[in-house]
Amino acid sequence: MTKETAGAQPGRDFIRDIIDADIAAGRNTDVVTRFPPEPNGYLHIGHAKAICLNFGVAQEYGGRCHLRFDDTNPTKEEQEYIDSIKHDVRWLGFDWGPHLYYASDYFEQLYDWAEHLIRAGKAYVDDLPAEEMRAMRGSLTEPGRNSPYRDRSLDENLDLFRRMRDGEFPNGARVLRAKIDMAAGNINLRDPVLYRILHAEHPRTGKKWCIYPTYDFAHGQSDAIEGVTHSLCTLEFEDHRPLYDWLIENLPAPSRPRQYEFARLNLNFTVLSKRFLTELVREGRVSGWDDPRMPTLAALRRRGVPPAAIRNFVRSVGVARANSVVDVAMFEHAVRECLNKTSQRRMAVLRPLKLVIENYPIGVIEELAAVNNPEDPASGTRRIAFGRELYVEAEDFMEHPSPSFYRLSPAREVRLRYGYLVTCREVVKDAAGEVMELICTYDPATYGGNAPDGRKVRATLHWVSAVHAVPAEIRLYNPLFNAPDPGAGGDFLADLNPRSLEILTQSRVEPALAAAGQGEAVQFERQGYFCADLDSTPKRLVFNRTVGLRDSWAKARASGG
RNA sequence: UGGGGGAUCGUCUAACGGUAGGACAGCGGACUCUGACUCCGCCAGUCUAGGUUCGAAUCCUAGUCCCCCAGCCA
Repeated sequence: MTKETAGAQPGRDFIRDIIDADIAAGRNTDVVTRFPPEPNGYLHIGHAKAICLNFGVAQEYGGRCHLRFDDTNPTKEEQEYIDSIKHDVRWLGFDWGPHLYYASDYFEQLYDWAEHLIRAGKAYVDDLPAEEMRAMRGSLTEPGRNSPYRDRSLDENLDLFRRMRDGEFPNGARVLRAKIDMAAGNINLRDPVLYRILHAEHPRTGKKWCIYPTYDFAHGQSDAIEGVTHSLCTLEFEDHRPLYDWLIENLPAPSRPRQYEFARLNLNFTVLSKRFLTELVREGRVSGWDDPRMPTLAALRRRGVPPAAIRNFVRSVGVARANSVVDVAMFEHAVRECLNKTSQRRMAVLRPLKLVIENYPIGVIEELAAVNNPEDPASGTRRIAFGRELYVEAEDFMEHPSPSFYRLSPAREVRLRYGYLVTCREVVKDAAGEVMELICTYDPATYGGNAPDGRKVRATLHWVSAVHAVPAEIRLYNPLFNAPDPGAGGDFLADLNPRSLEILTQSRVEPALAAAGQGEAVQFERQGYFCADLDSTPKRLVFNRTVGLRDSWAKARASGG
């Protein structure tokens, strides 16, 4: 495990306080948690919070955390999602060991418990069509009314429920409902549906079932079966807790789990709702679930975000019960912090401008030593080729520099990193007045970048040798949305940032980068952190910008400095 | 005149009746062969009004504002 985010001490939050108290009071001897995704989409950074919390807590208390798929709705769930979720949880750095479960593992037991409730007079089969059931549920301010089917005999209920299972009825014809209280202030207690008829093939149980338990009937019971002690979920399930408890208390549950709710993670300039993410994918607004602009774990991985950065970020955000929106800057900070320590430095010129050193001998190539990672001396140095013709970053030159611009400009001397001090002598332009090339001279006495007379230059530029550099495509990502709360205006697609992806095709990179492994993070000096994309091949290099370096110059420039 | 939650610097989060602290962001400076990193400094907060108390973010009372719930979704 990498070093923790500064200032973010591992886990002190109300959840851990509760567990401490439970242990101190002897209510629990061990801690069992679970991460219970529904396999109907890809995991995203918000899930990372739940994953880190559940697995983290289990780890800290020497307990265990189960991965359990909440696969109770076959009309929405797919094997593809099951596979991706397992992959992503593992990638994030967590291990469920042998504890991989599915709510569908418990369908038979759940069915038996449903009959148990019927026999106890606490559940009944209702023939009301969905619309009528809704109408009779009442409203937020008015109580509901009892269904005319509420007082069927036990035998009739049992018979009907069995025939539901046997497939005698079409979808929606009947449901099994808990008999609780149609006048309850908490709408979840107004005879909630426990089972519905769904003639659909399930990714795991195939065609065995045509009735499926609802979330409420499956979740808490699955927890009890698995011996989960602390069932952690998000705030919107708070209202379900009385039902969760009611079911456990009215069933011969093998253990007594407790549900606790925490606030889900929200990020500004980001959407995390499954519906919105699915829509982005289905409508082709992004290239897929792993489009590097997406907040999914698959996308972050492709973009080059290390799992440790996500873990540190989640830790730094904390766990509380108040709704909140975290600034994405905090996430980017965690990414930079992690990458700064671990990534090798390379030179890459995103928008090349040719620089010719007129007094440098033609045909001569020098090998210069470049530090791989100043944060990690053990990473050593590499050799880079220097010659008469180079490329520098176009934005590192200004013909008429503003006062705060201290990079290259006519007659000004700067350092080429690890190379020499060069002075711009002439600006070559095309007919349209575009700067095409810079003619410079170098000071041979400044080999390696140091002047023997001790004179200083303000700027150090990155560069590549024109004959050695290899072409690459570079993809620059900007926020997918340009509104802090996408969709607040009614249509989240209207808030899409048209410049969320910028593709640079003329870039030239240091030859060593041709060997960069996919997903391996590198820092392009003075630019940011990058990694080879999935699309990258030895013949056609493609790099993603994971995140840019902090850039006080860009900031000053933007504010008119 | 339903039920359930929540309000602490711009943002996220600590405090468990005893100096309101940290992180991010912002601003300023030092350092620098990355306008990066690092370091230093500054800015900035207890929703309101009462009450209890030697002492209140914390306890009490009354308000205000925000979030969630009327799927046979999870």
